[in-house]
Amino acid sequence: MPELPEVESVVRALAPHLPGRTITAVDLRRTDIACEGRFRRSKSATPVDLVGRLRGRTLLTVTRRAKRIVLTLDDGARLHIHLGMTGVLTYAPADTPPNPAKHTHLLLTLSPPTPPSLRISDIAHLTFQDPRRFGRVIYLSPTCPDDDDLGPEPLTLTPDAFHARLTRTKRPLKSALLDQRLIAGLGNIYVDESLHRARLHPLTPPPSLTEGQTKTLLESIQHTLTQAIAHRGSTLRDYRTPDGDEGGYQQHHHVYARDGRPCRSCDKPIERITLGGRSTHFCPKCQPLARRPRNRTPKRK
DNA sequence: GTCCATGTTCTTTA
DNA sequence: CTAAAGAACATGGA
Repeated sequence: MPELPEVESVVRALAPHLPGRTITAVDLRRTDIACEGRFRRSKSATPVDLVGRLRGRTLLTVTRRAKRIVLTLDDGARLHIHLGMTGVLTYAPADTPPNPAKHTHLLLTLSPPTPPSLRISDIAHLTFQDPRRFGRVIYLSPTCPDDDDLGPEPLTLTPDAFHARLTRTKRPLKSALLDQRLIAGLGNIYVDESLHRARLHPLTPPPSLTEGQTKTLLESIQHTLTQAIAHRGSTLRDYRTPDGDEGGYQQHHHVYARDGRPCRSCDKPIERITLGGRSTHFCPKCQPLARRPRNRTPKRK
């Protein structure tokens, strides 16, 4: 479930708790969710020694890059947590039993930064669970540069830069917006919602967009993401905040998973098509596919 | 049994 | 070479 708003919500929930905490125990139950340097798991590479790398380290910051939760450690290493489709990161004090759920692949035990004041109630567990196992825990060593095949953050991207990046691809607009190298953090839900707000058809050829249209689109993306963050993301099925709560933004969707139901703007039924292998929802009336003005010679009169 | 799912990467094809 | 389309990954719910 995790697109940018869900990941941002996780980060905001964890930020008050994690900085300054020391990892006292590491329980890596499935090594295939851990990798080093990049997202991919190479089958031949030696597995990352997450236990050795993490135990004893203190967490400095919790931030977000695209759809990744970024934990920085006191030795300069970073841990990127990507939730995939069904990943959940849960924070729980020790008095609630550590997550007995299936599919818990990593369990970190955290103690307070100052051992002299160690109280049992200060101990907490951070667990990563992910039934489908599309998620990853990526370890970046202190000397490893940030892997960056990732495009710019939508919330800080400028209209000019967005226009330049977007209009040089000929793929359908929706496919372009899902490309994390072009713009990082959008997924299937928020692309559909942003396109509806911008009143643009998912199949629009990006080169046909004017500067005004790309500016409107960027504003729609930023508005949609900001509102979704305010509601702590969308819970369709699996997504939970680190406290176990559901997000609330699914109540505000205009098109996603609303095919057949009336458009909130014009009452026409929302349509669903398949585009780039992904289900795609839009309003045929609010988001007409602007026919590129055909370049035909004026008829002689 | 079938189809579908909030994501990314790899392979194939043009 | 690039770009686009499709498959693969793994699990569970309707």
